[in-house]
Amino acid sequence: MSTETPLDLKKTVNLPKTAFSQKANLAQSEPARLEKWSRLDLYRLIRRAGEGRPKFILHDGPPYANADIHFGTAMNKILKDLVVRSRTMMGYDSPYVPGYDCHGLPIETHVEKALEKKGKKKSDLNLETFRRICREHAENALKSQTRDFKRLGILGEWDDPYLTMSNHYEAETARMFARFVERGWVYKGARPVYWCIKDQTALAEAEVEYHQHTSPSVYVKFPLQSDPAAIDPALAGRKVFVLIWTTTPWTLPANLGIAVHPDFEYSAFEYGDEVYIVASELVESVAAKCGLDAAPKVLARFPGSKLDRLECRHAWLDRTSLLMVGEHVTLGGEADAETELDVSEAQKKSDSKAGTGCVHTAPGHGHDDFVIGKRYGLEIYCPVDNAGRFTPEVEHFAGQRVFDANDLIVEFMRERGVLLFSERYEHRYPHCWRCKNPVIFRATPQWFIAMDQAHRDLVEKDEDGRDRTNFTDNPSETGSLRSAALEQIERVNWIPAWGVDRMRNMLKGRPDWCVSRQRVWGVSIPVFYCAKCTEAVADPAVIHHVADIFERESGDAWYTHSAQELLPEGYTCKGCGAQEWTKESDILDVWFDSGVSSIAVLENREELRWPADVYLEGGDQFRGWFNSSLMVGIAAHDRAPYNTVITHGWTLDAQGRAMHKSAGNAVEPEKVIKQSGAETIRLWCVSSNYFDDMRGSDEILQRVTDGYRKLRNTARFALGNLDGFDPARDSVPVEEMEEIDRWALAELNRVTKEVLAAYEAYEFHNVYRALYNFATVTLSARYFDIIKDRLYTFAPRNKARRSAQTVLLQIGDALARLLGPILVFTADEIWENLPNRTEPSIHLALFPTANDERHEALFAEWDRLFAIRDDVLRALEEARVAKQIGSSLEAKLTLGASGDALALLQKHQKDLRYLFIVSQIELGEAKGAGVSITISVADGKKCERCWNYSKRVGESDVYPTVCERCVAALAEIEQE
RNA sequence: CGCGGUGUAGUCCAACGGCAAGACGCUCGACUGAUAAUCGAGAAACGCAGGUUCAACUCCUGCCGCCGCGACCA
Repeated sequence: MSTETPLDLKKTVNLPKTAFSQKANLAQSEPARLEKWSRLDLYRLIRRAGEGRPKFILHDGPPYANADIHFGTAMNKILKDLVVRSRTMMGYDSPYVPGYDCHGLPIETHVEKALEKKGKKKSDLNLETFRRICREHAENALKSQTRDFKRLGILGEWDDPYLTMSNHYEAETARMFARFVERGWVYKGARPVYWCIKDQTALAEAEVEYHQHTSPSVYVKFPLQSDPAAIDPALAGRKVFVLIWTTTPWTLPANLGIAVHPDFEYSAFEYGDEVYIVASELVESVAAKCGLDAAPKVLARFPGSKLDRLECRHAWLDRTSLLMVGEHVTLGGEADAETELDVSEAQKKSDSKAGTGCVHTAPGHGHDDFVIGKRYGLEIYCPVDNAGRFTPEVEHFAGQRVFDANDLIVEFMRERGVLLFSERYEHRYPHCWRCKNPVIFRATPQWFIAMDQAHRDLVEKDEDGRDRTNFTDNPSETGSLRSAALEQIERVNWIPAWGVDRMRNMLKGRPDWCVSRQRVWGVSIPVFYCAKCTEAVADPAVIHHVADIFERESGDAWYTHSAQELLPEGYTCKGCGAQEWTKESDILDVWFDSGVSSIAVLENREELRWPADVYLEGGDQFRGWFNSSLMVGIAAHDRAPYNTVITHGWTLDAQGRAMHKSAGNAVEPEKVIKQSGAETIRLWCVSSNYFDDMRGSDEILQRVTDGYRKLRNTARFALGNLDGFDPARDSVPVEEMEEIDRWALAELNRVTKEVLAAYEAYEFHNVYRALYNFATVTLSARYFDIIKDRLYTFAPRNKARRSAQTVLLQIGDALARLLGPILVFTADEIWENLPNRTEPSIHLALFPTANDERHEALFAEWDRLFAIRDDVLRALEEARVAKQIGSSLEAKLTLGASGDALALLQKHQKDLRYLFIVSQIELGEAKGAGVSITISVADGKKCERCWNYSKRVGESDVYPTVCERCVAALAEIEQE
């Protein structure tokens, strides 16, 4: 049917049209979409859709329920969300139960500070009340975090997360402690902690502040008891002394050993009729300091390892001091924890080297001392009481306060002739944050989980903080926690692969796990002491009885009930038959809490299962949660609780520095969300490789926003050109498509394959790179640009146009699905604007499938064509610079080629004008290897409708301003 | 100081031992039918020093920088 009146030309051009706006307006649209998902109950719908599918369990490491989330927390949760969502779209049933770590010191500290602001003190409250306030604080914090996580688009069981402070969890924590007891891995021993002698309390590192402090610095002689000839024949028969240095003379009565570095070289040098051993590097500085010979005569040189397990006598006590080798020894000075700071300071002061390379070791008074002492089976000896006074057994100094004793000991040593030199030494020293007095390191009774052996006695006898346990240094001992852990980690898939090395290294070197804390806000150690004979009862049956009470009343029961009420009725002491009991006052390390999660959560929820497929946390968790979870998994089931462990890096600022609120370089998630939406943070997470540290700043996020816009516009172009396309009616079979459309589909297949593989390997940055590259290069710069003419100017129902649309639909569909886990909001929006959607949300859909066709010939041909196109574009640019043309449609292209190139161009001759986006092509044979390109001004006039140039513009009477192609198109349109 | 990681244009990052890719940004330009878009052209990089090799961004050693862990922080 032909109409009399000509059509309005502009209206016959099929310009893109879609409800998918160019401007995302994410800050507003995201909350609206979250609201919609909430109404749909999307998480529940996904669970229902996943019924019967194979399960994939990512187990959430609980963030600490204290402050608001920061950028790193956001990244951690988003990465987990990416795993869960991608596995869901791969066809797994992948439920996500988030958790919160609710106990611990930071909350106690926070609550204490809040109380102080109100003029109250912790001691004004009873412990139940204090715990109640802690609980409330955790509840508030986790509510606020939950709100933030949901806002980030994290999908999960937010209505019912797991809390380490829930009744059930606290009960399970107690039960797991019983499990460790059952396996014979729990014992009570001693361990040095920071101790304030004024407040008579243990202090956390967080409660310690460093101030300048003046201590006596002393060099002391320890006579060698072993035969010096064993070190070097030159020393045979000599009076040999090992020289130590310390700034805490009061710890000398507790000296049980001397540590040297196995690889350092030590020297024995002569002074009078005596011989002194110090590190070779320090011989001169020690000699100078102590006023010995300026050029001491060295009798022997030997590695520290030569001294291993030789014995000295204590400087004045009738006791052995064992020589040990340890990597912690430095040439800067003593390595007591109290003086660790001195070491770095002393090393900087090159003019005044302190120390001898032989480290005075008192296992009851220093961290490194404790560790090495344990390794060598030394007693954790601490003859100092709560008030900081020497116990009666300390000869000469019993009852003295340790700081007063310093000078007395120095004088005493001087009189005895064992002191070589002393001076006043100013250094940074830990002080109590409350009373501002200097603190000491002091061994106190603690509960441990043994790494290396099963203890015959459930609870090791312990008097006055002494550890009587044998410590074996044999990790291969079967049945030990350490050996089982070392074996299990080899079966775990670590991503990146170096994780296993790090874990192995950590496990090999770690001391027994100290699980007791002298704190309030946590799960009590469910142990009772007989009031008569002080027998400790750590009985699994009793603990289970207590756990059942926790299950009903929460762990608060430990504080609200008496020991008798918590024990089974009529429980009597096996030792003395008494029935009066006291309760242990320590709580469990919060790492024990969170380590229990795989048991408390995975085994207790219908939809989950043990072990987990994946744990995904930052690298700080090797010593933390990965470790504690492993310990618990082995205690419970002799197996790691995870099959795969993925580690992510740290969030840094643009300069690669750690983000700190105080440094002012922290990027706040809330602010970013407000400005450019959660989608920006999500996209940032995949914009670089999370296995390494990730950098974030306003500028970097701006780049990410630009990337987002590019993706959005690409999707928008596809959607806009699908206006009026009915897939059922208009789709064109692949065989009947234009060749470039088939090429685009092959490219889509290729990128789909790549993206699916990247998701499979958790390499989300490769997902992003592949999709981004596809969107910008393959689609935006090439395919879309080329098919515009066909889409816009051909009759709407023209088969060639429908061919392109068929491809665009597949592209839009695949983009939405493949971006689904990342751009959760935008992908859903794309999905809504596609004509073929089946599910109500993209998040109920699955990933597209890729076929195995290689399309090698097709790719080879089009790669060649696009290479020629690059040359053509360069030539067109030159013509543009020469003011010959503006738009490329103003050009006529003359191509000359020979051989294969000519054949290729001839084969696609019909398509070349579209491929190069010019109005006319002249193709001829030319000599030479490459393709010769000549640009000239196109012939004829510009067609008003399609903007191509043609000599035939004006041929039509009805449409005098239009070219022959448009005349045909208009005829087609008129027929419709 | 130990253990582990990491270092490529201004930025984010890629490359079986074989011409150092892509993107953002920048400079210049085109278009005004993806338009607070789109398209094109251009300038711009392997932390340092050795070693292995015909050949090293890649492998090895050392140094330097940065990050994490080494805490009753979590």
